[in-house]
Formats: sequence, C-alpha cells, structure tokens
Amino acid sequence: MLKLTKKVDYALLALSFLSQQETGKVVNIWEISEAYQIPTEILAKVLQRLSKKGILQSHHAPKGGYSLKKSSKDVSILDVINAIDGPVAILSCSDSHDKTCQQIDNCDIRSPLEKIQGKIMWLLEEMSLEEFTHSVPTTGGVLHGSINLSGQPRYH
Amino acid sequence: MLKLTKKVDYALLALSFLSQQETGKVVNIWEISEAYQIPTEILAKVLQRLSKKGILQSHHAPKGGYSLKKSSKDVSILDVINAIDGPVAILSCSDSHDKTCQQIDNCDIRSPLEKIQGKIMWLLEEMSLEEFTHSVPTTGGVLHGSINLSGQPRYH
DNA sequence: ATAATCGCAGATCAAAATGGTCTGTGATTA
DNA sequence: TAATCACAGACCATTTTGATCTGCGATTAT
Ligand code: SF4
Ligand code: SF4
Repeated sequence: MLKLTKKVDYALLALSFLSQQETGKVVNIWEISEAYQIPTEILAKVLQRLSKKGILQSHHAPKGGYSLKKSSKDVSILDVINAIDGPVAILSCSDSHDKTCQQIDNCDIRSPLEKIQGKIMWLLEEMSLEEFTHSVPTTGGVLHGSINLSGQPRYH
Repeated sequence: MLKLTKKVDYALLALSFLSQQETGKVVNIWEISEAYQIPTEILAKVLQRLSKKGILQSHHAPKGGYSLKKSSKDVSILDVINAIDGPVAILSCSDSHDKTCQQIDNCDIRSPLEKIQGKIMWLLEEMSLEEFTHSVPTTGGVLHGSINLSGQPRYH
C-alpha cells in the first residue's frame, strides 16, 4: 500500500551514489550496479529514464557512463518518481480522461482525496536530492508546529 | 505509483455514505452497493474488515447491516487504510524482519525515506473522516505557511 | 577505418499484487 | 423455523511490477 517501487529505490540509490562523487564525475552502470548489487539490465532502464528526463547526463563512449546533470538540490524526490514511474496519482481517477471510474458520478470523496494528494506531492517536491543524501535534519522550516520529523511514526 | 487501492476507495465511499445518515442508522451492504455501483461481494469483504477493526458495528439479522461505531471525527484516513490494506509502508524494507532487501547493507537512503514515510503517515492520520466527508477547508491550522491546500497540484 | 566500450530501445517473460467471484456457514429475529 | 443478514475462505482473472534478452547506435582510442 502506497509503496515506492523498486525502480525508484534503484534510482535514488544511483543518484545518491553519483552525488557522493566529485562533481561531474562520470560513472558507468557496472560500477553502480556493483556498489548496490542491482541487476545491470534493470538499472540501465532506470538510468536511461533519468537521463531522458534531464536529471542525468549520459556519455556513450568508452570510459563513458552517467553524470549528474543538475545540482542535487535542484532535483526533488518527486522529479525522480515522475521520471521513473510516471506521474504520482493517489486516485485512479486523477489520470482524468483515461478510463473513467465507475463511481465517479456519485463520488463525494474525490475532492478531499485530491487535497491529500496535493499535500503528498508538495511533500515530495519539497525534498531535494541534496537533503536526501546529506540527511539534512529539517526541510528548512517550511513545516512547523507539531509535525513529526523523527522519521518514526508516533502511532500505535 | 503511490496509488490508493480500489478497496480503500470503496471503504471511504461506504463510510462517507454512512456518515451522511442519521447517527446510528443501520444500513445493509446492498444499499451501499446500490448507491455507488460497487460489486456487493467485494464491498462485503471491505466492510467486514472495517468492522473487525472496530470502525463499523455489524448487526447480523434480518433488517441488520452496518452502522458507524465511532464518531466520524475519531476515524482517520490512516485508520481506514490500515484496516483495509494493512500497514502503510513506502519502503519495501519497513516490513522489517520480513524478507530483507538486497540493498539493505549498502543502503544510504533508508533514513531519509523513513522520514518521508513518517510525514505521509502523519498527514493521513491528521485527516479524520469528518473533515473528509464534510469538506472542511483546512486541517485546523496544523499546516501553515505556503502549503498548497487547493487540492490542485501546482507543479508542471 | 575499425574495433572496443559504452548507452539506447523495445520486446518479452515471470512473479506478485490486486480486483473480483463463488460457495458455504453462522447469527439473529420475525 | 425460515428468511435475512453478515462471516469466512478458497478461488480465478487482470494488472502491475520486476527482471531478462536481443540487437542497434554513438563515441573514441588505436
Ligand atoms: S471513487 Fe471517486 S475518488 Fe475514487 S477513483 Fe472513483 S471518482 Fe476518483
Ligand atoms: S534500498 Fe534501502 S530503503 Fe530501499 S528497501 Fe532496500 S534498504 Fe530499504
């Protein structure tokens, strides 16, 4: 339920790896695959999409590979998810025109659900790769009050 | 990606339906199924789980059915998701002991991801069924500042 | 120029999660 | 005691995801 896919996991690991290198360093798939024990073929797919979306720069050539195209603070987690799995959508009906939900005519929960969806997207958009890989303690004061930043759920 | 399951959708619709009735009103599966065009068998499963988790009260008897067991402001969206699909878990590894992820030894993204997970759970826990069905404009001032409450994503 | 080393693209298969169906049982009450 | 409701679990179909395979295209060192 609400689980991130393995591909996104792979993408984040790879990006994390790259952002730990000296800036502009070119790394090939095999190295990343080796570092995390990820099957090379599927990692290839993942990195391809990241480069197609402008997050990575690819260099095809001997000694080629991938390097970060943007500063890690200009890449949000949402960007990564969008690149790998297509648009985040909590609801089946947010694909809009696509295939319409049977309940849509009588549905009175759509608008509140969209509100939640907006908040989740905002959350994912706020967090950049930089904060992500460097374990910055807060998101910069955008969330206030009683919000739980411990990473540990406080519910039973 | 990150999509709520249809069963949760059904659960929320049913709960929304029930909370629109006079309090304590007993409604059977067929009526709800009819109202939203949900297959009765699967709706039955969904309502069973809600009653097992103490969200609904069941009355088996002629003229029986289900009624809300708690006030709608004491039921969070997280409760509903937990009841239907088991615990919310963004990461594959948060099932902990279960089957371990191949990358877990070298993983340097787990803690930030758990942070995000915590925030999402907090979000879902904050919103009660009452706010949900009555379209209350805000969540009561817990989120401040530039948060986007419009329900519409503001990203491209 | 050409061969080695890379990424690119798409088809394809396997496994898992989900949605939906079916059959039979148990509780309550008119 | 029969009708009406929920309960339980097995079961199958569909969709999504993870992973693999095959061949092509770009770049560069020699
Ligand atoms: S039930 Fe409502 S919210 Fe859920 S998918 Fe259908 S229209 Fe969208
Ligand atoms: S890669 Fe890290 S975060 Fe993702 S599932 Fe494995 S251990 Fe958890």
